[in-house]
Amino acid sequence: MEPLQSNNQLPPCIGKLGAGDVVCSGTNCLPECRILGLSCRLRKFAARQDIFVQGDVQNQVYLVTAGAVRLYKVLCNGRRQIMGFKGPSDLLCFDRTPRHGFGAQTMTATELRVFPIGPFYAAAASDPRFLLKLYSEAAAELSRAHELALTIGQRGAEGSIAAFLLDADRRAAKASAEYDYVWLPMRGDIADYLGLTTETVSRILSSFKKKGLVELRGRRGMRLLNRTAVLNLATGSAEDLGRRVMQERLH
Amino acid sequence: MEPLQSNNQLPPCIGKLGAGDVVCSGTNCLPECRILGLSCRLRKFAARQDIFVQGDVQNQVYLVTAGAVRLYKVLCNGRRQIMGFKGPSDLLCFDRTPRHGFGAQTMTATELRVFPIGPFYAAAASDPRFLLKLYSEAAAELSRAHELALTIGQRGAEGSIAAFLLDADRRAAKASAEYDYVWLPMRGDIADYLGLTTETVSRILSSFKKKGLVELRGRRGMRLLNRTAVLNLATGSAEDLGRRVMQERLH
DNA sequence: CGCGTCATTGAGTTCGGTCAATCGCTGTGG
DNA sequence: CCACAGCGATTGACCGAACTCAATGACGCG
Repeated sequence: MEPLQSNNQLPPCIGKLGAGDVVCSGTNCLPECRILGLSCRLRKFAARQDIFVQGDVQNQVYLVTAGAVRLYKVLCNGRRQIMGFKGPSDLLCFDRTPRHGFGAQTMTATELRVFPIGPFYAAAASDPRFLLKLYSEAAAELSRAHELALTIGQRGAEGSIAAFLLDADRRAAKASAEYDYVWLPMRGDIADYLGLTTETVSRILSSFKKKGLVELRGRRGMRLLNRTAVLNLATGSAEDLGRRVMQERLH
Repeated sequence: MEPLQSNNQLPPCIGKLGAGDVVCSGTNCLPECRILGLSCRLRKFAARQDIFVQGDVQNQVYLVTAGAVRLYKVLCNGRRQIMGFKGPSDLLCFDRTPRHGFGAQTMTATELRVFPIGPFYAAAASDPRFLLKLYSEAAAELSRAHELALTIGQRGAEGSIAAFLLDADRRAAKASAEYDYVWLPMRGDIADYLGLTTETVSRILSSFKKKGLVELRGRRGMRLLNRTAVLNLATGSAEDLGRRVMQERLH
């Protein structure tokens, strides 16, 4: 979920998706390029643009190659739930429904590869390895959604934000082994992701800073100073603590 | 998600999953049966048994053929988030990870068909139609998880329960066109599904009854009396209201 | 440098949680 | 068949965490 640090350095458009099969890689892809034997179009978006909205006919599949995207649902009363943040090498659409079940907006300047949905799934159906990879990605996404439900439903505000910061840190670490500050979304986006308000997010982030758990740089920068303390506040991350403790609890 | 009404009537073990490919159907399957050219074992569980727990090595795939199952995660502090309720024709495991990310327990007497995971995915890899079906199921599960996150994060307690009742009713209607009362899980399970407490669930259900929105029969029975009023309380269901209103809101 | 947007901080309110007591199914055993 | 035991559901009183409303502060862009 690395945003475009500046507009002139774009990560290569290879991804988790079928690394061996990628025909097109590097930063110089033409608008028309081929991935997995499929032609796709390159689309560039400025920040805060709709890529698609909830209810739109679903006729394309998107691969993020640069930038940052938020997926969200909204309710009639105006409340918004962000389902996740997507970055380079993330695929946007797993739904096999005629219409999008959520919307997607760019958070920063973003580049996408766009596949027509028909050929995309036709290709998947004809290549078990690709389809299995796709399936695994969907399963991973499902796992993240479950983790989100756990966070929103069962952790308090502090715990939610602690878990969120740990996740953001983990992602950043995975993206590049050496990193100093972790990029965070706007407070309001964090809030809508965790089912809180901007004020609560801001307050708790401030309290974490005061306690020396994190360092905040500018509006978007964050660095974990005391990972174990943050981990404790999260009352168990799915990956680190969860497993061990489960065994005791469940008879 | 129809539970075993009584122990002697079992729904047939055909399912959403590759209806045309099911070799074994009906209630008289032997412990060793074949579905999709795969041999599977029949396993029967009493109520309140662990099928598997979070952290267990994942070496089997389960198809529910009768009964009701809850999937859940727990936190170190003991809080539990139920990810979903499963019934006949539901598949339990989409994860492609070495270990289970959540636990599964029976809620009532339950029958499962158990597939060893290796052959299951080997078969999937060799049959694009089956794999695509599997992928669609995973995508549907993802969609449900997103809806859950929306509910927990953005709807109030009343809205959550309203949305839950509508969903339960919809499921029941899908299972059998003529139904009188909808089966509900224990209050505690509803609570842990919606990120609430048993007390809150109980209170709100009582208030719905008082307002004439629902009729409650015994501990498990529910019937919607005023669907539109309940729909309003849910401030928009993803399927019914969502789409239309989205279009206005998003510029 | 100045403005707009986002973030922070404070004060007061509310919704849902906690604690505790009672009620009433449901199923079991006499 | 009825009585009883035990667990789950209900209801009430109180509390506290997070929300709302409001004002101030500070990035960061033009």
